[in-house]
Amino acid sequence: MQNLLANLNPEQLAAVTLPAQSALILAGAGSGKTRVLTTRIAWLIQTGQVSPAGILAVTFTNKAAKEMAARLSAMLPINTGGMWIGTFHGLSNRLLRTHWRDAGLPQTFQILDSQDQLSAIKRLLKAANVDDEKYPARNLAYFINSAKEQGLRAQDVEAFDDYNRKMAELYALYDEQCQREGVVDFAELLLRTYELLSRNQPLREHYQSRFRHVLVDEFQDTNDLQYKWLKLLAGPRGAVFAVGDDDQSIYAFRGANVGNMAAFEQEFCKGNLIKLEHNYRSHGHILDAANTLIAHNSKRLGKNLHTDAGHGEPVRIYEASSDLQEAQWIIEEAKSLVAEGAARSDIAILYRSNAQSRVLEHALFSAGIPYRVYGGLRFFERAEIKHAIAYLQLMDNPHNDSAFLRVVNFPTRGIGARSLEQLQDAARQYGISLYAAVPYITGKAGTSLGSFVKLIEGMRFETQQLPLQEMVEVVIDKSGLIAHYRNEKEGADRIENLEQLVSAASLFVNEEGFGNDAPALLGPRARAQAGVVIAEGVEIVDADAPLPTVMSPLSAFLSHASLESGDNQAEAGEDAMQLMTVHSAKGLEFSMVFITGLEEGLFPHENSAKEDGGLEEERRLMYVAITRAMRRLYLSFSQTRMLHGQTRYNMKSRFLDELPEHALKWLAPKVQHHWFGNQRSQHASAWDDAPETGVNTIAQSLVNKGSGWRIGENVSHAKFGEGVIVNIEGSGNNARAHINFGRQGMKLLDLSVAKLEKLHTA
DNA sequence: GAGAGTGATATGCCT
DNA sequence: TATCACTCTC
Repeated sequence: MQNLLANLNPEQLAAVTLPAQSALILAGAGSGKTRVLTTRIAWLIQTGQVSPAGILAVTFTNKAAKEMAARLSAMLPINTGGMWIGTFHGLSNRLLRTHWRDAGLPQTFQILDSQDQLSAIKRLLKAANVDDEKYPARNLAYFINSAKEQGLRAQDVEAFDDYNRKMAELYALYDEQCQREGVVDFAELLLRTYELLSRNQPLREHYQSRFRHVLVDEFQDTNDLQYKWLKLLAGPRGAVFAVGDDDQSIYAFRGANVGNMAAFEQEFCKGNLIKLEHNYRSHGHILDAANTLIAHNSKRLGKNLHTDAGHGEPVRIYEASSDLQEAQWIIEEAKSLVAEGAARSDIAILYRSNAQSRVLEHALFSAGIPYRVYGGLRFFERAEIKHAIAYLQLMDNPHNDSAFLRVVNFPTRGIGARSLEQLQDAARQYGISLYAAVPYITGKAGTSLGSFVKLIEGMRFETQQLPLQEMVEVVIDKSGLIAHYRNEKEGADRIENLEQLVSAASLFVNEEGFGNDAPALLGPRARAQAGVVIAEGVEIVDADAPLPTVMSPLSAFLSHASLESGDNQAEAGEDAMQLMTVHSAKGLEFSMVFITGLEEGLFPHENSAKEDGGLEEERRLMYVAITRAMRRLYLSFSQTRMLHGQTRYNMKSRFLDELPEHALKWLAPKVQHHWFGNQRSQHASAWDDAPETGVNTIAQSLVNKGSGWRIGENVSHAKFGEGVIVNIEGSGNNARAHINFGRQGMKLLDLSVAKLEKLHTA
């Protein structure tokens, strides 16, 4: 116990040892949030207030869930394997697997990831003869998911116009299709669980009385449905311990509702709020920058980070002439950091959008500096893996039409569009799955479809008694996938991945405890062993049972494949610089951080202007970026940037103006301004040199037809504020300029009329 | 059924 | 600009 609570600061201690009631913990960046969360669980268990079975701990990512479990087992001599620590989706899956019958699902229901969902929707639109120009699959997917995330079924959606009525209609059709095929999408996992527990009183009361303590991580990222889900599982007596940071809410665009924090405080824990404001990560100047920046947001719960670490180094700001030059500068700077002894992996380069990584990667590659880019395709999203998984899905649940269509003719076996059309007609006519419709097809098409079915049945029969990894082995071979890729030019990597799938299966079996002797299908005896609880005369199989007793290893592995998309391909081992978007940097920390592209339109991103509260979200994003840095922070922006094949002239980000001057250091040498996008090599001049009158003179006489202005020039306008000249058309008295005024937008001004002033940056 | 050609489209991305 | 999904052609 002493051990557990040692070294906690007073606020952390207070949070960890709160009495059993709901509380909101406002945990700033780097304030020891995960530590508080895990220590709280350990403390509750160790003091005997609750048994491990009475804990429900919810996270957003598998990574966070794993880390929590790992830290907990390091603190207490308990097996966290059976504990309810997981993601919203993982825990929902666990409940639905146990109570599949009550939830109205087939026992072998399968999970669609977003890719699968989209293709299911495309298929639906085609089958329903819907104009996919008018109702694009993406929009429908968005419509369905946001409805589900608000807890709304198709019939609950309020449709004010024809468009929305149609969308709701398609939503209903989509749900029917999913039900028919025995598949659920991500949002459905939560909604089904929510509906199951709302409808089923004994079940609800069972879990509510069981989960005395519900702990939630990253609470600011919860959406409406997740909030309701938590409320339902905690019940009237459960204590909800919600940890979050409203200043780090950066996922509103995908449904997260920061408002949940305020709502939670109102509803659950009036006044029971603890702020963790001591930051153990960053030096003072970096924190000052973060605090001052975020103070510009209006809707905050209020929080100010402080540190004992001293001011440290100032935040360095660099102005580049072009994106290429920005990258070059970063490389030079990083090189000298490494020369001074920094590990490359301690250096992160952050950017707002993925498109920016290209220039950086190119420069790093040319310079021969090892780097690692986060994001991109992950293991279970790769086509060859998806194919192998589809075969396995068909063996587990043949009515999964998505899986059927994915592999019925891959590798090719002469089943073309015409055969499939016949098959789809038959399936529609009888209201059955494609797989089940195969016997209705005659002729040549019937023969080839028939042998596909035989292939699946054969594989199922052959692997019935085999452990999972051997099952996978048989499937990738018998399906013809390996042979197919062997004949392909770039098939070697894919074969390697397929082999890795076998290893993944074997790892999964070992980690999740699916022994080789686990029953492939459950008999009544296994169900009985799963732990039977009687509540109000109703028999309840508690989802306590370890997964091996409620699921076949194959079903479990397929869930795992959908819920955990796997790692990105990262070449481990080598000491490499870290490149990633600001979003994916959340939760990470680095000694040295470069935040690049701090320009109006990029960061804050121009699209955010259209969104309600978009600018504040961008600012929180910037706040997240800044607070990643421990010791040294660089901010850079560029006068020109190639984006989508066009040169853009951006103004420096307003966020730079929102930082405290005292914590900043503008880096010399300053670069000269270009004109007409010429890549005129910047030549160094001292930061406080005389203004660039020379440049203007040249520009005037040579290139801008005497208007006195040049492209790329920074100007100021009485009404529109600061801007940058993007283009000049006409000449002399007729000259007009397109000027990008950042937040005021693009204006076309008559140069002989508009009262513009020349402006020299910074 | 593979490859070329076309056109649209381009924040952020976990489950 | 470059990528991707999709259609067209042999």
